[in-house]
Amino acid sequence: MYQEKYHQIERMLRACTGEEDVLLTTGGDHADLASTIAFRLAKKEKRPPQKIAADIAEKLAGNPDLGDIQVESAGPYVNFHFGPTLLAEAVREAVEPGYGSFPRRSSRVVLEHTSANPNGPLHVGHIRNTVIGDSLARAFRKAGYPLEVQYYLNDMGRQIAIVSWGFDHLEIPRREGEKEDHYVARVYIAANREIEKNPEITQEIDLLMQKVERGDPDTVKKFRKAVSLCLEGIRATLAALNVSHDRFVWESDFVRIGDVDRVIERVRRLPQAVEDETLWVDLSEFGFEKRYILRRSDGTSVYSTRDLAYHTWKGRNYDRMIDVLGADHKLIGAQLQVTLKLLGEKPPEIVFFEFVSLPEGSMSTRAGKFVSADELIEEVAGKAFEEVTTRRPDLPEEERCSIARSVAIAAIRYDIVKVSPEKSTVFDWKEALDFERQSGPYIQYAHARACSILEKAGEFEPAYHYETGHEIALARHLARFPAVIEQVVVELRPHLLAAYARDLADLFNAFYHYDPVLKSEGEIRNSRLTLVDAVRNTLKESLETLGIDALRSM
RNA sequence: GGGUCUGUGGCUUAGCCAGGAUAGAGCGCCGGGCUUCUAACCCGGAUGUCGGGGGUUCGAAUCCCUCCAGGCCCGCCA
Repeated sequence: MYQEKYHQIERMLRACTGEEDVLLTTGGDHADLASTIAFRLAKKEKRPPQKIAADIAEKLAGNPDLGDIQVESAGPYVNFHFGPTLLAEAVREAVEPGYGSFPRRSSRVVLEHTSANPNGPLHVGHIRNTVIGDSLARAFRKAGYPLEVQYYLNDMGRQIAIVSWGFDHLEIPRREGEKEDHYVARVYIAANREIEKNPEITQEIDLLMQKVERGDPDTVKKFRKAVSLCLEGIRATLAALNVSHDRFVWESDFVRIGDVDRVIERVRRLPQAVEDETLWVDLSEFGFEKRYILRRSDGTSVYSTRDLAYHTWKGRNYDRMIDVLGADHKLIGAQLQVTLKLLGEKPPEIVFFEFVSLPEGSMSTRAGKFVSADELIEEVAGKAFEEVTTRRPDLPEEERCSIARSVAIAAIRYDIVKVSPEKSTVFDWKEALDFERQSGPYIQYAHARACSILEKAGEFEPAYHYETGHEIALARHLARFPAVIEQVVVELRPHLLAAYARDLADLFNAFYHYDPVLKSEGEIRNSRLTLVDAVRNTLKESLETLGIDALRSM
């Protein structure tokens, strides 16, 4: 309804003003939609914008196509208000299961996220990638796109060689109950310490990398074993965060099937290619001073080479490629995009996010300086369990535990997704453990509250009559939900949905405190119950799109 | 040094790309509200040179220039 009306008003304003861009935006507190076109016309027509706005409003008001939309000028602004019929329509739409979902679209999208090196557990920096990526993935599915989510598994990098070397040369037994990825990290950290002590080990590592590149069966097997072990742990963490990937793409496969050789051959034929002892691409004409090296002097490929092969493959199999990458990949990502274009291949769209650091400095798997995602989940779930136990001692322990788990994931995911990706952040335990107002649990609570009212109400006859300020504000906000989903996938900014859901919970809480539902009667009661149901459904759809469980009770 | 992102009340943050209606929130602080649909809640109050300076514009947190501060990148690592 909202988007339809937006476009309708846009067309009417175009016809009325003759302008292409009619500056139509959400009107905030003032209106459902508002235009500032009068300012622009004031310059052209040399008339005060107030007069122009008044003229436009008057002209449009006479148009029967406007239907239930009231138009008025407020100073230089042209404001549009949805009338009762449209608000009723918005609520009617919002109670439908799957509200905000779009019809199936044809373009196939591949989204890559997380793709952390399998040399240790995911830490609080990695999961910023995970949460942004998974929220985007869910928004894309909701927006109707056929989507495949991939994890690109760096299974032949230096880090993995170090892990493999560690397993072969250091006697480090796995501890009782130790998670696979944490065990691998211990081996990796220990191996790095050995290398620091004996720098000549580096040559052994180089040899391992050459062997794996040639496809030496024994070395390949050892690498795979180490990677698979670590991946088991990583997947468990992802699952705990409500995240799943459709496909794990092994980097070494591109070497094995010859794609890396093929892409090297194509790069060599580029006018920008330079071959000395290495092969590199000169991208200085595009503003990159840095050499884009694709083959080492010992003949082995580098990460960038395999990445080029990977994206060539993706580009040919999907209509759109989206990568979620840390800001440290900005340079290499831009070089990848340019080189793919030179090769006549499709470049990926890249969503960058800035770094998460610890109060004491940046994180490092190698130095063992990180807060793992598992540790974070455990701590937050523990706090949530205490909280649930205080509030709901009536519930059996098993249920309290399951609620605590959901609440913990909500707190963690929401905390991450609510912040714009371009902001670098410092991990803060106090904030992570906060379940108050700008948090995931706060939104879950509003949902549970709506469920509780509906449960107590039992059967009712839907009605759509709204009069109070709280009712109207809620209905207006509900109407915007599909437009928010659309905006998230167009701008690739999932935090917009986080803000939307929080605003909806805010409005619902205010409504809850002022407008009694169960104690009202007749049509008012039915209308309010219908509104509560619409809020419940829209909160549920919002939360699920954010990968957060919509709890019915908490 | 070059590139890039960020700088908004004590702290965290929205708004910035597509300039317009009194710069929204949360935490913390002060005060009020549970015999009333779950108080993980609600209401009121104090707190802001939107990093500094210049410019463009009828109008700048938003665009441009410049300076300052911080993160990240500038490997034959990934």
